[in-house]
Amino acid sequence: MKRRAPSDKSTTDEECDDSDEIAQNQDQDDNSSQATLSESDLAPAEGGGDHSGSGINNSTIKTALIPLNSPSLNQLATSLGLLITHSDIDVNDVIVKSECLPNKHKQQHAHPSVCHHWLRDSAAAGRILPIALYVLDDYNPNNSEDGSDDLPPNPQSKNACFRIHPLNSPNEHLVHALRILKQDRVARDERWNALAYSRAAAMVKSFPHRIRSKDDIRLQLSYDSNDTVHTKNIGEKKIRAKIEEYLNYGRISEAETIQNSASHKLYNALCSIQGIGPRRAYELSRTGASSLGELVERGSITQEDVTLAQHLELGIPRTEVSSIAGVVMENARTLLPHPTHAICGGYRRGKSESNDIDILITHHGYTLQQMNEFLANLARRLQDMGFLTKLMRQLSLSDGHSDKHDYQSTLLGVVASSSKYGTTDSAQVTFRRVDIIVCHPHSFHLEVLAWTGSVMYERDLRAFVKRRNLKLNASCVYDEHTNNEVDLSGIRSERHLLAFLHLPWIAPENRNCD
DNA sequence: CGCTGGCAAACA
DNA sequence: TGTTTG
DNA sequence: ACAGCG
Repeated sequence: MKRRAPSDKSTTDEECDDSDEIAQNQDQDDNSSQATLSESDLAPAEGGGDHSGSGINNSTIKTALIPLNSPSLNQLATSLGLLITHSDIDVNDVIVKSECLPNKHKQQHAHPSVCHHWLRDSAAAGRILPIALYVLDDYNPNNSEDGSDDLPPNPQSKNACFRIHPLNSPNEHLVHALRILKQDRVARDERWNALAYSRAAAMVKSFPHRIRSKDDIRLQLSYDSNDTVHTKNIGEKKIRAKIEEYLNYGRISEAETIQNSASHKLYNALCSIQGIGPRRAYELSRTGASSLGELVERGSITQEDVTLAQHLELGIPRTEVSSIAGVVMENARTLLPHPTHAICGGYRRGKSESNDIDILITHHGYTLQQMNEFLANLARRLQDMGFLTKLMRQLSLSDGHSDKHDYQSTLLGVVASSSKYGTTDSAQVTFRRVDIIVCHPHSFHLEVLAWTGSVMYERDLRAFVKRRNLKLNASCVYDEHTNNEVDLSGIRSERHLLAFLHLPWIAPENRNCD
């Protein structure tokens, strides 16, 4: 999820393999098939049981999986005072499917297994909890029973979250020109004009065919009662005039002028530096300086910042995104057994090159404090091994006194990516932006939705749910007036969540609105 | 014509 | 508080 | 020098 992309060259399409998008329990240890749970394993999640203070370690949970048909499942349940009936387990809700497991464990897990946290939490609650809550890897966007509730997309909607925005538009030049104009309005601090150009660009991007004439636009238009043409987000006066200029002359002169101006180039370069946004970039770009180097000499910016920016501007190939995520998860698993994770951001939207790497991690049965501690330990571990070279900002740890589910902690950092860590490029080290987010399992699908983007998709998503008096952030949905949190524990997938919010299912690869 | 336009949280 | 960030 | 809606 990247906000700022002044020279946003759209990347070429590539087959989107989502097999590694959601991964769970990928490296089972050899004990995992034995359903042997100690007393402490089954202590309620809250309070940390008898391993209080020691934080998270490997012995906290020895066994993650219990085969569904094993006698030990019922034995365990009975010993906990629980009686599992047939209706308690929906086969479709089963936790680990055999294809998710590494080969060496295929045999042992030939039949579906359940996550023992389900039993433990049920014991704590004194009743069998819905097992769907413990299923996180249970969705496949393209073939899901959850799809039965899908609403159809609406190409004419003014909201981007109702439309299809593929990675590559047949009108890429026009979209690019509109984005130049948007950039310019941002630079001039004309916020609402800039927003209008963003929306117009997104609208054009949702057109499935190349626009050659006004009639081509007509095909996408909504018709009012008089059957007069009107495309949402493209007003009758200003922006339409620009598009008509483009149709007539193949360019928008204002955009050309802006793009060729030296100050705009400097402005863009400044914007790509961490900590410099539109405001400072605008101020610095009109101090008379003509290059970044000059500004470094004056001491306005540091060479270090400029060099880092040059690294971060380079796109990250998909293979490198997944191998960097692999390094992070490999280390995560030494601190937290069997985490569930998803790689979000541009990677999930199918971009062949990402700006950064967004990794979302969740886990059943861990408290807020434990997950915060896990993230802090992970940061330290990655720093110690020299992989994580910089923290962009302090770990934002949610406060430990809230008993709500709306916790989320984020780590924004920079890693040194090299061949050692699976980079395609040899010897050379490249710095890459990485975001690691830990969240509560109840809000996992919501977090996936929020961290997948694009920015415009999120914006319109929130605008839409607001009309139904709901507020939505990355970790919870709540009523705007009563502030009551909406219970998301029954949400099985991102797709299910969108249906729940009365929104159409738009595949991640079609959320490339900006 | 007048109002809205996504949003929270961390820096400086 | 305004700016920057995801 | 934006656009939609009430």
